[in-house]
Amino acid sequence: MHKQDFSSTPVGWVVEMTARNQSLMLKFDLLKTHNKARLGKLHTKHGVVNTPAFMPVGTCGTVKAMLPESVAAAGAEILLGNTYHLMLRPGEDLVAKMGGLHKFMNWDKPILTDSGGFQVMSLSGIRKLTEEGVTFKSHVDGKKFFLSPERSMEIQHKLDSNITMCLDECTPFPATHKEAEKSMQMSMRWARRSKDAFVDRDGYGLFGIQQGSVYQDLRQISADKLKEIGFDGYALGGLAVGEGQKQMFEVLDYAPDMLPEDKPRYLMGVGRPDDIVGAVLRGIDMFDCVMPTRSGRTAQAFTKYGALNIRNARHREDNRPVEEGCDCPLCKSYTRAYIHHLQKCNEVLAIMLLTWHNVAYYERLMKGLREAIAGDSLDSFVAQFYQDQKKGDINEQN
RNA sequence: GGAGGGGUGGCAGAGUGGUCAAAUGCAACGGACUGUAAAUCCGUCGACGUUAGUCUACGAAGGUUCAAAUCCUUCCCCCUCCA
Repeated sequence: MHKQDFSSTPVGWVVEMTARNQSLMLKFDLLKTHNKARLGKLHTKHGVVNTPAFMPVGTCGTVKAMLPESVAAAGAEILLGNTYHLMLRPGEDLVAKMGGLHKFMNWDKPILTDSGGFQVMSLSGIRKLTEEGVTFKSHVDGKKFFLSPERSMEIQHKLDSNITMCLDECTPFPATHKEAEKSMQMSMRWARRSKDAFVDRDGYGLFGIQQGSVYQDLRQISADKLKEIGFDGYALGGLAVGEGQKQMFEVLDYAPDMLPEDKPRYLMGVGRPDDIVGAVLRGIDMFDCVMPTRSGRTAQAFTKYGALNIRNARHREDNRPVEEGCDCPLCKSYTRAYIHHLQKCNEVLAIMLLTWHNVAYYERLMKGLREAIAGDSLDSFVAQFYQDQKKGDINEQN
């Protein structure tokens, strides 16, 4: 039902690596590789996602401060929703009643939902963890909510999520080898239960999540277990939780290689632009992060020449756009001086425009990476990226 | 003309003898943000000095006191009510 059109890709000699003799329902075409970097296409019921892909985060059924139309216009082909938050409000049954999350929020492209696994870590103060699952004391009204792998699958199914994530425990950092192993092993048991409870549908899929903190042997055990169960895609979890880029890259130097080559690899929660570039070079296909949207609300603008704190006094009389050549509404029509002014006045428009710009920046970066892989120019693209990012300070001096 | 209230750091506003270079909020300046409890959080915010510390400061000028933003005297200015 999702016919591949290889003739439209920039490369005519596409390598088709997708295993066809399987029952899984989410199709991934690995089109090309350059060293470890990969170019691909992920086919879902709601459309195609070109990888490497960045997914804006829309936790509560909205990418904060953006219309779904704008998210699409900024170049996003898929976005995130969140099981925990939508379970609390408005509840998965209501979303289902309203026709599913796509219809409810007016986004007809693919949606990936996180399972609540991140909240197991981020809301550790208001939850209780057992082998059976996790009980949250709602941060909204204190009501108790129980989330098990089975419940998480049920909720994500009712939300009509294209990509369901296994319920896991995002292992906090730092963790001792013993702690990381215990946590990872439970996540693997939960992965088994998630798979058993997941309902297969055409154009929908389930991703497993590798854990193991920064320990190579644990990452291997986790990967082996996930492969044994079998998933439509494989995520790397428990990274970008405080270990720093150097240590994260050390893990990424080996962890993606432990996962099946013909399935998408998703690095959860990452990251800054340079994190993403480094991870693509290490074989990651999918990313999500609150960075562009949250930063849009906290006055940080990402640009080719590095990040700008738009609140800084030096922008007060700067009549240049935030980023020369960017075609987002902020850069097309407004100056740094104006967005600085809006930000200083706490105007919502500052948040809207900066968020849009940041999402557009991220999506442009991903497009650049995809085109560079397709056009055999990834090395020079990446070299230029780092050179431009470093140039930031000089660019700011005029 | 009569009665009363008040002048504190960029602003608002605590403080009424030593623990005050002066609470708190705002503004200003800078930083952080990674599967979103975030339009959030953190730091700095009289001057000089890295620190110890020194100096200048609560309308102005005098005074009382070991010690004054705080008490007294005079002056200047603002506000409210009554005529």
